[in-house]
Amino acid sequence: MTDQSVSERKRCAILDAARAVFSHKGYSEASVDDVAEHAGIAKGTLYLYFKSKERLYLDALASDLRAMSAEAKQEMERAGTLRDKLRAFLRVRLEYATSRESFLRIYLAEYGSLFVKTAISPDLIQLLRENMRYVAGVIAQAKRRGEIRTVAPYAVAAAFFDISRGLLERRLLGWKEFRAADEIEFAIQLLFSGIQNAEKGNMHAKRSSKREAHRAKIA
Amino acid sequence: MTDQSVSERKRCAILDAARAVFSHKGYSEASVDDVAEHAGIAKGTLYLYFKSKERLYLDALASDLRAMSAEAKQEMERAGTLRDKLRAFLRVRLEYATSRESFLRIYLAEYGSLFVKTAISPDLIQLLRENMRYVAGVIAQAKRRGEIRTVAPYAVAAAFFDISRGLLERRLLGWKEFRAADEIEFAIQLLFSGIQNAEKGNMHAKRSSKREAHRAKIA
DNA sequence: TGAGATTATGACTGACCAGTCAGTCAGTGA
DNA sequence: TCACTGACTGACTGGTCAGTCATAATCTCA
Repeated sequence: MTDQSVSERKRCAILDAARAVFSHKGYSEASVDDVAEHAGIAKGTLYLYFKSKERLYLDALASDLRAMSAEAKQEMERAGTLRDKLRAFLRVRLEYATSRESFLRIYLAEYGSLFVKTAISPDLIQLLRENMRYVAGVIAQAKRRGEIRTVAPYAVAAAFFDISRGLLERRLLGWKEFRAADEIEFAIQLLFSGIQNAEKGNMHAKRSSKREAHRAKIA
Repeated sequence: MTDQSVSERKRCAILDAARAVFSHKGYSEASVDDVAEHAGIAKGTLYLYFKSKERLYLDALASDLRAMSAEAKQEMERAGTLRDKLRAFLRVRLEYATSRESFLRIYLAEYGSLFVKTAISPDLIQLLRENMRYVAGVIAQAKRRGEIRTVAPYAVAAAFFDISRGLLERRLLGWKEFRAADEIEFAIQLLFSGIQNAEKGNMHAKRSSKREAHRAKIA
């Protein structure tokens, strides 16, 4: 094995340690000493591989995030229908919740901190936007094929991302017994069919709905 | 005005300053000196009103969160149909995104940090669970009335929360021009009717969907 | 084997910050 | 005018931690 791969391997080991520590304490509460100790090296050594704590953090996050996005995209391209594509997306992400739990915890926390930080990794936002655009594109295609009714692809993609993230969160919080396959099927079913009772119309509700919709408009 | 209300007013002023500062820097990056300076008082004075930085933070978060939850619940009770109740829920929350933006930023960040912290405010989790339970109850009622098709109320409530949070996030990030009323209507429409093209069935996709569903089951 | 190169170490420094407390001062009542 | 009160102040302390660097250990190859 070449020097390159030895040092690359060590780098990855440090990144793994970083993910483990950051996912337990969060960025601010975790110290570089913690990470070094967890990796079984001295702090000075860590600084041979990463120029700062922030860089270490961002690399730990970005490498897995890129891998997950790429895998989800690949699996979606392999699938035929929109249903299957979206199912594949959810499946890949939920698999990561098992195989790379630490990474996902950091990812979810970082997502939240988007709202209270001015300087967040531009890469991260960029990647999120790209993912969103890709899914929106997939939805737009399905719409053109007549597979789904006419809806705004970008808005649907956004809602789908929201639900997807919710699944990950509930999986990680363990709020209840979590059967991944069932959750995926339910989410897909909900997204495609909604909750409305198709047999019994809700005509009697038309009036008050209009009123509430108007209130929403004023807001 | 009584002494009580003077000191209560000052307390509120400090909480406002705390929300402003925490929403810009996050909990860890913000210092108590920042908050005191923003409130126009000395640090020592702040400690007359709050026993610690953490207490200040949690109070700043909890008071608004309780108010928002209560208002949403009240508006939902006022509404008649499930559609109107859910609309009201989204409307109240989006109004908060305008009137109490700082609070919402902190709330979203805190939500994210659930995944990397062991010790989070038990109050917060409790409140989130209660909200979820309430909405799930509302959905269960609608199901009993035959207003919606048979579906798992808790899972629907979870998905609805996810979408609701997504709306808030997109509103705060300003990723695009955001017309609250339109976004609300779209979300409701999506939740009730889904995206499936009711006219053209998707029978041709049945086979491969089964296969992907199976793959998801294995995961 | 040994000299030079590479990798690793951990004590140290300077900056930061939560929380304290001795002292200040505005207001009040006599 | 003066004594008293308690809200308020901000310098200070003890502790933490990111990042550095002089030194040591290990490796490589002639």
